[in-house]
Amino acid sequence: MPVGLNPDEMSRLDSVISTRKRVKRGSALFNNGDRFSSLYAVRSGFFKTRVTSVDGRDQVTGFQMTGEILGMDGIVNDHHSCDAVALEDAEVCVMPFDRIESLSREFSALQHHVHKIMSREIVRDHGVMLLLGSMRAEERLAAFLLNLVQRLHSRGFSQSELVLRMTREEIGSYLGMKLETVSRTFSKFVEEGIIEVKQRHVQIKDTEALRRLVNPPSGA
Amino acid sequence: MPVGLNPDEMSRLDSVISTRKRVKRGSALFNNGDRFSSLYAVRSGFFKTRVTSVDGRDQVTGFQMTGEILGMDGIVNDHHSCDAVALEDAEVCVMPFDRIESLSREFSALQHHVHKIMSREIVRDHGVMLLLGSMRAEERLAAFLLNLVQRLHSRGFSQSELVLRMTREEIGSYLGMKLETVSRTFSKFVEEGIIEVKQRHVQIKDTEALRRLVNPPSGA
DNA sequence: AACTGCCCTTGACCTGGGTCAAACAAGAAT
DNA sequence: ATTCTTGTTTGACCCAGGTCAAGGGCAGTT
Repeated sequence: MPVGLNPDEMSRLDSVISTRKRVKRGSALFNNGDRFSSLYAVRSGFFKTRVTSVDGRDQVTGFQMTGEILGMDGIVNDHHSCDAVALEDAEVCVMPFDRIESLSREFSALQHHVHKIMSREIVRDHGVMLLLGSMRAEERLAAFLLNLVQRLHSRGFSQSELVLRMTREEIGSYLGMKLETVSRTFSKFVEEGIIEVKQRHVQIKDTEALRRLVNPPSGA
Repeated sequence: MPVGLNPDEMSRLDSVISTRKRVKRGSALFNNGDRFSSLYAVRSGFFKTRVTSVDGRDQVTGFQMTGEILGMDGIVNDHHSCDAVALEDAEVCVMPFDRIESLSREFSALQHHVHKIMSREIVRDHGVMLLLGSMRAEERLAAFLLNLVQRLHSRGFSQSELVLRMTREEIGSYLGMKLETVSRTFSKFVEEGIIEVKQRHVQIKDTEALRRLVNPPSGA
């Protein structure tokens, strides 16, 4: 949490977010319908969030890694409206929301930080809508890979290598395509020499090619 | 703004949101890249918001009517990341965001209200992702009509009649389909006696049929 | 080593919705 | 009235990606 707080403010913030929670691979941090009480900051591990329609279809709405915030969906109705499931053993900071609110009434830097985090989520969601509404399968997968590797890189990992923590089906759900199409599209990228895939290990050989796929150079 | 404020708090809030702005049909309240300074509450009229990819494709991310809030995308980077365009002559309340922040440091009810509004937008966006990622054309359009008519109804309009303020193309952009498909799907609904369409005037004859389309009763 | 379960890949086929094109309707401007 | 412009409908055709099905690879268990 890179906020501009002085040491005293910092320590008071620390006391709010002191409790931790471990979540085992495959289990949920919270589920749709659970009472909302806290936001969660991912300390380690990897999550997916997922919404489910009345008739049981579900849609992965995001993948969250270290430093990202979960739970903002719960504020509006005092209940969560999605599931947050750990894709590998994970640990989160529990941040009771009423304490966040009272503290951000005192520290405007924290207040603004909270607003930014929520705004960032809104902007991210709009980007996903653009992806789902107007891109084709190859473009979606290329955008997905670039996004993942960029977020990993900013956390000190490689720019060109990544290990997928999710299945083809989960990728497909996020990108609005079937797992077979995800698999085929991976294979196509491999044939074209853009990436190498060995199970969930992906090596990006030609980042520029991926970028061109996402943003066709001229018309097309 | 239905917040639990006392009269004094109410009048101070009023002073923050006293300035109004008129936006003519077809022109933008703000554009992608514009400096962010305020949120806007729609007082009258109808807006669409739209994001644009680097290569010029765009995606309608929402339609906003009276009482709804625009501009939250701008908080995170101090610049707007989408366009907000009036679909008919409109008027908005300008709410300078720094004043909202300082006032919500004083009034926790206002603070919580702001958080709810942003959370609601996040939840709405997740619903759109579900729609774009997992529904078919008929289901999308049915869900769209039900959503619109429900929002209009809660503002005192009919439950069964509505006037579309947007073109088929804009509906298509929002729903991730082409305008021809929107048109064909409308025609199909008409043939099936579910709605009547005359230009942009839509009369819903069988709400239940629309509901069944969105939530297939059993497996299908 | 054999078994089990899950995930992934690939092939063959099919279809929903995209594309292209033509005609039409309704305002708005002259 | 007539012409322009913008939006809408409908038809004919096609293809990206869905569906169904078969087989293969790993990891964990016994």
